[in-house]
Amino acid sequence: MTMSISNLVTPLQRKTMSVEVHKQLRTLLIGGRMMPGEQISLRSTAEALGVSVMPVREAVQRLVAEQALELAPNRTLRVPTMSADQFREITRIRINLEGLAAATAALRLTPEGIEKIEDANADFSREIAKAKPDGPRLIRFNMEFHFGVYQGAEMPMLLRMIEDLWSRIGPILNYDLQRGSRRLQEREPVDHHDRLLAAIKQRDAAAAAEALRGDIQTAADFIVATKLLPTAELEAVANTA
Amino acid sequence: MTMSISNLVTPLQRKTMSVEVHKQLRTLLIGGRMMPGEQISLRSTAEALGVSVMPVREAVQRLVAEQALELAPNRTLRVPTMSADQFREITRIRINLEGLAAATAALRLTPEGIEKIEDANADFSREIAKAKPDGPRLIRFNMEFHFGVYQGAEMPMLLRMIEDLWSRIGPILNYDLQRGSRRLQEREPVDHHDRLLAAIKQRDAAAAAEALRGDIQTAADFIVATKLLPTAELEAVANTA
DNA sequence: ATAAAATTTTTGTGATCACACTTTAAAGTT
DNA sequence: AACTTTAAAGTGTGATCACAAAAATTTTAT
Repeated sequence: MTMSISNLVTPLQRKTMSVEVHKQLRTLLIGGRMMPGEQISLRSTAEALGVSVMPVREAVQRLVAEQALELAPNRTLRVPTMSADQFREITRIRINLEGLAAATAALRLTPEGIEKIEDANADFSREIAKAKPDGPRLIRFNMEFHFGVYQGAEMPMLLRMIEDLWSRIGPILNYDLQRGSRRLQEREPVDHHDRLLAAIKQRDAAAAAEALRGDIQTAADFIVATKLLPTAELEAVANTA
Repeated sequence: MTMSISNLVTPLQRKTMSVEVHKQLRTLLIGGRMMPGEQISLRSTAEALGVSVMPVREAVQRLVAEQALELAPNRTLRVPTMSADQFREITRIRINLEGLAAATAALRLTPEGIEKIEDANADFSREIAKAKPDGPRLIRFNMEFHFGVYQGAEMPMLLRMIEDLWSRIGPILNYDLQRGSRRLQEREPVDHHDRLLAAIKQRDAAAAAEALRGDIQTAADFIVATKLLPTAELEAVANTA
């Protein structure tokens, strides 16, 4: 790691209302606080945030570009619904991208970084062991664990792409969680996390990617099995209505 | 492949000025018609396109989200410059994502799709064999070949992500090309294309991904070797100026 | 002639209005 | 009561203006 001025200063980003609005909406989406298919309005959110519609317009435009929001043909703005096919596709992409991040992180993570990940995993493990785990807390700990790993890869562009993917699947995952998913009572996710952690400590890139693949795939299989996702055909018909 | 209404109708997307502006600017970027570091102005481009600043603002906001444009701290809008480190990172991402697309396409491509790819490759091969190949034509044929493959994967989200990546590296690749790159006189890219094509015909997903990896990696190595990319340190200093 | 200071121009950002279109609510009709 | 028709409210989109900050230009001073 070369030392330079770029490592010492924060890049002092411009602060505008629109980026602030964007961050807030994005947090809501990643945290799954908005339901798939839910409509939102420029004026309503502008009023709720105490700003004019302009910043909201730009923030929304950006979220549409990130595919975290959707602009229907009838010009209504909504949280995207996702067909089972689309969910499967996004899962394959996640396995590749997050697998790359995990593999790279296994080689680059510092002891401090590893420690942070272990803490997050401990929190997650403790919460999931409870008789009635708290959904939002579980989501937060799981996110801290995963992104702790991904940050360790030191690939900022990749990190951003993964964040975009998470903002798209956030609503789905939360929808499952709010229904009191049985999966919370299983040890499966913890096993995958432990395996990933072990691979990282051994600096085994391939094993790290494989462990992560297992984590993502089994979680995705569970979601698909719930059959809550609309099929592509139903979605197509809904769009014509 | 199941037959349904979604395969028969085009989703009739809304047509607004802003998406039109977005498409035009994006084409310029992917085609490498804008130089890295080049500044653009909302009002100038609005006047050039004969519209108000509003559609340009939304289009630009979207391009910024796709990281095809950059909003500097001093609030100037420009085509992003890319350090060698950033270029290497984006290359690793491309190998994973485009490799996934190629592997999937090898299993799903129809005979018609394969024929289109062969045509594009023939055009590309013919042009590169000339004494003085035409840069823009070469870029177009290469693009038609690659995206012909990627479309064959039938993964629309993945396709979009790859397009975003290309709009980011477009300016760099063209910059190299405009300097009359020696690489054009080598048979190397054609070899990789032929190998990829052969793998697809044999329905060998792994071989397809590997051939594509070779194509991307050798091209990237050449770019990095030209040392035209600013280092991360220089970039950091430039940002403070 | 050179440098410093003041001025003008240009930049992105936010707010407000007008417009076309869709959806919802109300009124009218059978 | 059930359906059709009409009116109202709400939607994103585009244009225009005002403003602060940065950049470029001109002016002034040394």
